[in-house]
Amino acid sequence: MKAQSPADAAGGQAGERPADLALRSIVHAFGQLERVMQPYFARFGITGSQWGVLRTLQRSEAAGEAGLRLTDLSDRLLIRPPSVTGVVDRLERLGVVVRDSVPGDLRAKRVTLTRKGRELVARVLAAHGPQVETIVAGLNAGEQADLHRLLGKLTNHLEGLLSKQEAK
Amino acid sequence: MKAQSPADAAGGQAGERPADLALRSIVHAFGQLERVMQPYFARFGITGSQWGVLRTLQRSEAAGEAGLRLTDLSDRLLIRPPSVTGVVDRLERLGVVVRDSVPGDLRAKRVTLTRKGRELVARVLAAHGPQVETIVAGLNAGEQADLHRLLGKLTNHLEGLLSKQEAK
DNA sequence: GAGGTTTGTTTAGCATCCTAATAATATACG
DNA sequence: CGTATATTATTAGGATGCTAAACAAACCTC
Repeated sequence: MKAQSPADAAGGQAGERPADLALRSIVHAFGQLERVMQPYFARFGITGSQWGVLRTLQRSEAAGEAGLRLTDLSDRLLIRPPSVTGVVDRLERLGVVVRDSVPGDLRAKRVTLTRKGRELVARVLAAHGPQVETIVAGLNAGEQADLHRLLGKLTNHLEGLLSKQEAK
Repeated sequence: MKAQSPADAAGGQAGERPADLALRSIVHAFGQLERVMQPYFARFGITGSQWGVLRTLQRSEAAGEAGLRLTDLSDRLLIRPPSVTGVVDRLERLGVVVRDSVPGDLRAKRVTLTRKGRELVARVLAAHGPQVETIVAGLNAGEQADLHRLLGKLTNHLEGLLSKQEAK
């Protein structure tokens, strides 16, 4: 064994199998997506993660809910509570959200948009539709739907794997 | 659903258009993918990013190249040089790579796998094929190929957008 | 109702990524 | 040749995400 025989056999060409290609294309696409979106959000003085919180709060408000607890945001954004704490901290510092108390539960805190926050959300939303269309313009409507279907199927499968992991 | 007029018109349903769905499914899929992969890499004492460097070095080595400069890694991994510095720092601390000098260029440093690093790569590669297959098992081979094709098309489009951004 | 468990949030500490700025070397051009 | 520019790597500082652990409050069980 003087050369890279085991490595080569196992991995030298592994990157070319359909499974590897599919996986890498997800990682790659996501990376590029982030790079395109980041300057877009920066125009509004926020980050993509912050927009996730703002959009979620706005939708909740539109649905008539009185703010969301940190835990609710964690569930909807699929990020852990400590991460939510950090993002909300920065949004609060920006003055676009506030934490108030939840009547009947002294542990919980409810996050709501401020007037300034609502104005920001409106400003972003006004630009959002065209921006999203620009981003996915590389695919026609049918391809967009196909992509959504395939990724949905994959995500369902991954969620199954995750449940098993947690169960262990 | 009669009230919330501005919010509803601008954003309430925006998440349901094919373009939005496609975009969100990428973000969602990537997030789940990370969650599944992270414990897998943790078994080997590394992170996904660190594996990216190790795999790239191993491929380079298999191609007969004498190590890669930090800049080469930056190009291949699509991350900025300062990020490469950090990942390589930690890999060096783990003893799986080393930085040596590049003959003829005192600025550059070449990163190569150590013996320990090569052993680690071999160990990961041995488990890698089955793991990748498990992950994408939610899709059949044709779907995997479709996904790769669609994401490739999207990524090409995004790269076009990025060039324009940089050109500004 | 007391004690144990669960839930909601935060803190601490780590890894990743970024941009901007620094330092050092290489290259190119006048 | 000598200065101006470009390249290579790093540092500094910020944002995001994670896990583990701490804490308080709520719930549940006996």
